Amino acid sequence: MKNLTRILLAEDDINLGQLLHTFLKSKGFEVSLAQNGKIAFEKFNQQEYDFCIFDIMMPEMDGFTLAKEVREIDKKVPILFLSAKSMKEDKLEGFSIGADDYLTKPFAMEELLARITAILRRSETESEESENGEVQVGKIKYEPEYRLLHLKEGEKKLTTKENQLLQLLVKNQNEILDRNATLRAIWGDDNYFNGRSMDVYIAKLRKALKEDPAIEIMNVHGKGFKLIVK
Amino acid sequence: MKNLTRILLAEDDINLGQLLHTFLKSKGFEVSLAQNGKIAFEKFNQQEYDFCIFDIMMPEMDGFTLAKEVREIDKKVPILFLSAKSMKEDKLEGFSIGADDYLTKPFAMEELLARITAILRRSETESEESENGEVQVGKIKYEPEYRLLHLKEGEKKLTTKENQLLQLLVKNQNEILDRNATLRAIWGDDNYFNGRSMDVYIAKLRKALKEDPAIEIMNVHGKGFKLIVK
DNA sequence: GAAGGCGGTTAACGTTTTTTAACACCGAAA
DNA sequence: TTTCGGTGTTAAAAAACGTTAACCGCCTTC
Repeated sequence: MKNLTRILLAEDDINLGQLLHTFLKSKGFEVSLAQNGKIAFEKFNQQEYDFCIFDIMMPEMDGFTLAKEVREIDKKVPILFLSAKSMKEDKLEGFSIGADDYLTKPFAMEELLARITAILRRSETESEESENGEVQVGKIKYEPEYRLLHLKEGEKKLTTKENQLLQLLVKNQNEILDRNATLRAIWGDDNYFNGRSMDVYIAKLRKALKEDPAIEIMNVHGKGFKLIVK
Repeated sequence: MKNLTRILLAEDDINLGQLLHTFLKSKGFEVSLAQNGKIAFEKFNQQEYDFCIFDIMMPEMDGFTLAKEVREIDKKVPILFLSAKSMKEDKLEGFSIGADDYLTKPFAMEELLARITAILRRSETESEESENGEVQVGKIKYEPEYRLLHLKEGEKKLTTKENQLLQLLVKNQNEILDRNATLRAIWGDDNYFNGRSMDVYIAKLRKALKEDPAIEIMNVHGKGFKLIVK
């Protein structure tokens, strides 16, 4: 059992960012610090996180937009917002996006910690917890962590992009994975060429998974792809 | 035998949405969570659901409007409303639309579960079947899940649109499938061109189903289409 | 520092799915 | 009974997707 909680912290203020970073690290969390929303979103798509802390006002991409993008590809990960002023409208917008909590600067470190642990405790007991590390896709064992597919003929190592795409497909099994949202999540931009690139990866994944005929990556014309296991 | 009950949950409050999602999943249901009525309606038209839970107050499209749209194309699927306050008028409106039950926030998880199972038990004995996953249309076996038609000459894979349309026709067997409601459900807009497009698909489905002469897709002038099996 | 491997993108070509056009016909209403 | 919107059907056009291979930049290795 892996007991490390990974936090993605998006904060443009260097001082506060460093402070939070060291504080949370001292409390046993693994923390990634991003200077703005754009970098944070890239980091988010690089690996799994158990918790997100987003400042609202940031250059490049603000916290709300960031949260929206994150929510498009992960409906579960807890998000806590940090705001400079206590704006009621902001608060509402935050929660409608799917924020789990909200803190107004300045705040006490201990209060932040209390809220994080409260939310984590709740979401852990809620979901019985993912048992992340390996997933079963039909007859094939898949370890997203190690980008590894266990096939009959041996292990197959996936590339970064193959892995990101398969992870999203698996996470949304039996549901349509929206084409444009996926492109923004993995490629950062949903233009035509990235779309074609994604199609190439779909083809690669189909080939990699063809060992089990019960697995199908189905296209839903104009919408996206859907991983189904019969 | 697949015994999975699929629930469509439309709830804009992420906290409550997640809570319900995980709770219901832990009780053995498959749950799709939609952030608002519009997304929920799209999901509803993407696949079969056995049960609907709609929050009333939502952005984009409220629960009542959603229920009305759903009822236009599916008169049977159970709908349960969630409401923030106990408004008597709402209650009435809800039931007039065809709600099966009604819960006022806050409510206990167990109560929700009890009501769901009660309604499902009732509607199952009513309709004798469901046994979802495959449907018999005349002599032809149809698997909406996999967009598959089992014909004498082999399997025929339906396209996304063919499948959506056939699903609606089957769901409303021997009833008139309203032209404009269908267009809104599948195409999102009931303009002239989409109407012509739909006519093309009707022609395709007629051709696909002509193997069994007992099956007929009949036009009801100015109203819509009706699938009849003699 | 040339050669090769690797991950990823772009190009090219083929196929499928969907929309639009075109023309014929039908049916309800004036 | 004429008229006009609604429908039936097929074909052509357009858009989306499937797949393979060439290509490109980067890193490693010798």
